[in-house]
Formats: sequence, structure tokens, C-alpha cells
Amino acid sequence: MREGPDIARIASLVGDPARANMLNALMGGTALTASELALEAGVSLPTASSHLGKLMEGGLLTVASQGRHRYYGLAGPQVAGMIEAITGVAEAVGPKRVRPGPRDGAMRVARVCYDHLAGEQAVAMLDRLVDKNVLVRDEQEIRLGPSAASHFAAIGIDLYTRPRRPVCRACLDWSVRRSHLAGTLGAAILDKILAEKWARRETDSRAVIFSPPGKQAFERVFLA
Amino acid sequence: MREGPDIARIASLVGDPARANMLNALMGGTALTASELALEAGVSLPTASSHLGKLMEGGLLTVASQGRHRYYGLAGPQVAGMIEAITGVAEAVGPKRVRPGPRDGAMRVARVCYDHLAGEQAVAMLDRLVDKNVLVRDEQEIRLGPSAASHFAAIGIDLYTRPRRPVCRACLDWSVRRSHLAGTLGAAILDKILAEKWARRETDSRAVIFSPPGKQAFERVFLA
DNA sequence: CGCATAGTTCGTTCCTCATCGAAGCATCCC
DNA sequence: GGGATGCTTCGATGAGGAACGAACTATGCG
Repeated sequence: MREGPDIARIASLVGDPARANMLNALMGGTALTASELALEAGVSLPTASSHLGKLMEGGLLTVASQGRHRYYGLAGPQVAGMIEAITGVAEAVGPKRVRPGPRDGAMRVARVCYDHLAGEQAVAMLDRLVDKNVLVRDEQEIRLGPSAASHFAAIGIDLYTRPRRPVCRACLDWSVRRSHLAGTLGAAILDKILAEKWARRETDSRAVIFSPPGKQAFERVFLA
Repeated sequence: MREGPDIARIASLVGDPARANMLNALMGGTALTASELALEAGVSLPTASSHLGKLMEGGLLTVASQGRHRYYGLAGPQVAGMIEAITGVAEAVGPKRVRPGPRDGAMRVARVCYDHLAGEQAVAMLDRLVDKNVLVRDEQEIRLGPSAASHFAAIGIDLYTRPRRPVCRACLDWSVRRSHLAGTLGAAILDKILAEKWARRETDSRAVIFSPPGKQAFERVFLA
């Protein structure tokens, strides 16, 4: 009967299938409207609205009103990390997975994690950046190495105009079980990948599909 | 309406207050009997038994029968990690914390995380071991440095008789938000601390209280 | 064997909470 | 203004599941 932080409250918020679907959808990183989330969760609009209210009250979501739309998004990286952790356990524990599905393979290779790239590609990229000493692992934190600024400037990513949030962060990958790069730098790299059209987002999925030339370009820039 | 690993199933298991209390208690690392967990959760024995059945079926717990006792424990480090992640969010999100309570401070300083030490002390220890090059951070994994074997042998910890599980692992600390040492080595160090009576477990809490001489000994051995 | 302790199973009760339709606001467009 | 769209609130319904007492099984102790 001990009392710590109210973990049951948070977990039960994620514990409803409709809400879990919504959170999962939001792991894609883009904020979604209430109607989109209702569709995603497979419930009616009133039901979705009620769920969103609860998630807001629980502090898991933020909302931005734009005109008659309300865009809901995950409250922050910590929430995203928690969901990845739960996903990892569900993955490990669930022998129920009847269909490994084609999409599943793609998810393992590359997917969006909140606002940055995750999956084998992302893990390989971080490995390489550390190898090349562009980034330096120092405890949990990842820091910029001496050549970081010029390295990323050459690619077209400016490290100095990026505010507040830590530039680099490690984020544990549920499929590979190793770290990939998060933080504003991670987000900027994902932006770059999509802006250059090296890859596209699978509609309604977190999977990131590289085109053959896009994959080459990515490898040349980040894995060379 | 997408379908990934069944995160709602797992989260809803943790989402019941009684079960959350049980899991919290098991984060202490020692396996507990059904009656102890019933007490811990504040429910009757039949209710507890039902909950334990669900947690077992969900794969979050393991059980070992010894005579007429059944000892329940967390299914593994991944489950423990998930619970720490949820705790972190609950902590961050819950402004509801009316009583920071005296025990809370102790928990921040040092506590048990499944089978190893967590909290400020643990984070400081890992920092120091990496500084001294006894351990080497290499990606998410932590590896043994060249002097590790002799270093730990001198303290009385034999690294070679320890099987299967990785010797070192990083585990994210919810209070400090940095890594501390997990894995068999982390477990061995906690064993050492308790065996040498440098610290005692607060009854019915995860807090680890160092005695003044014990703290000195710990600092001499691990922080010097 | 008989009694005590540890756990599980069963059946019932009860309450929470997810769900949706209908109605109410808010915003945009014409 | 009026009509459309996006979203929330209200109220009623219903199902799932948490709770406990009582009865049952298993182990240990004399």
C-alpha cells in the first residue's frame, strides 16, 4: 500500500485500446486532429473527444488550436520514450503475433520515433557518427564532437539556430535494443531526409520507406 | 486502427492500482509471496491471486514454487525498465504530489532498481568507473575496461563466474535522468553493499539507507 | 491422521468507464 | 446572415472487470 508517483493512473491511460491507438498514431511525430485520431482509434468522434480530454488531463498530450482544428501531439520525448518501452515489452511478451506483416519489416528498418528516425538505419547512423568522432558519447548524453558544426553545415544542417531542447539525445530503439539519435539534431536529420525526398512516409504508418537512390544518398552522407 | 504489438494489453495490466502496487513492490528485486503482495496492494488474498494470474498470463511476472509458498518476481529487466519509464512520466506529470515525504529524498539518493542500485549514488558510481576507465561506454552497451577484472577482484567481486545475462548494462534513472549500472555486475555490487552492511533496506520501501561509515566505505571503494 | 497455513477457484455483487446519438458551441466560407 | 464543418458536452446504455466470502486444494507440522 505504498505511495509513489501515480503509475497506475498513467498506465491506465495507455491501457485503453482506443487511447493506445491514438498514442501510437502520435508516435509518428505529426500532430493530428481529433477527427483523424477518432478514425485512427476506430471510435466515434464524441468518444475520441472524451479520450483526448483524459489524455490531456493526464498530461500525456498537448494541443494547439488552429482555427476550428485542434491539433493534438505527444507532450514530449519522455512520453514517447515510455511508449517505446511499453511497446518493447509487448513485443517481447506477445507470442500472439500471428502476422509479422510486410509493414513490420519496414518498421524495423526505418521508422519515425516522435520526431526523429528510428530503426536499424538510425542505429547504424549513430554508430557511424560516433566512429567518425562527429558525435561523442559521454554518459547517456551524446555531445557534439569538434568537427560536428562543419560536418553538419556541409550537409545543410545548421546547429546554431536550434534552441532549447538538447541538440543530441540517445533514445532506445525497441526493435534493435540499442540507441539511436534523438534531440533537435535527430529531428533535423529526419527533416532533411524527407525534404530531400530520400524517403517517404508510408501513409498511416510510422514506417519510413527509402527509395533506392534515396538510400544511396543517405548512405553516402551518413554511413560513408 | 493500426495494429502493432498489443501495448494496451500490457499497459492496462499496469493500469490497475492493485497491480501497480504489486509491481512497484517487486521493483525492490526480491521475489514476494502472494500474501505479501496482497498486503502490499491492500487487497484480499483472492483478489491478489486473481491479479497475479493476470500478470503471469501477460508475461510480466515469473513464479517459483517452494513448498506451499509461491514466490512472484518480475519477468526480467525489460519489464523493470518499462516500469521505471512509466514512473518517470508519472513523476514528471503529476503536480499532484502533495507530500514529498521524507522517504522520497532517500529514494532519490539511493534505491533498489530490480536487482541493482539506482539513484544519485549509483549514477555517480558509474560516472566514476567510466572516468577511471574501469568500464567503457561503447554505444548503449557498457563494456569492461582492461583493468576491470583486477579492479573488481580487489573488491571481492569475481566477474568470471557470472553467467548468461550481460555483465554490464545501462539503465535509465528516473530521478536523475541519467544512466546507472545494471546487469550482473550491477547486481553483484548491490549484493556487496548489502552483504558488507554498508547500507540497509528500508522495510517496505525501495530506499537504500547508507550508514555513515558505510557511506564512507562506499565512497572509498567506488568514488575514490 | 488432524489441524494450521498458503493459494486458488467459484459465484455474486457492484461500480467504473467506454460507447454512441443528439444537441450545443465555435469557426470558416459564401 | 445562413449553412457547412470540426469538436465538445450531455445523457443513457451496457459490458467488462475488480472486489470479497465461501468453499476447495496443497503443503507443512505434530
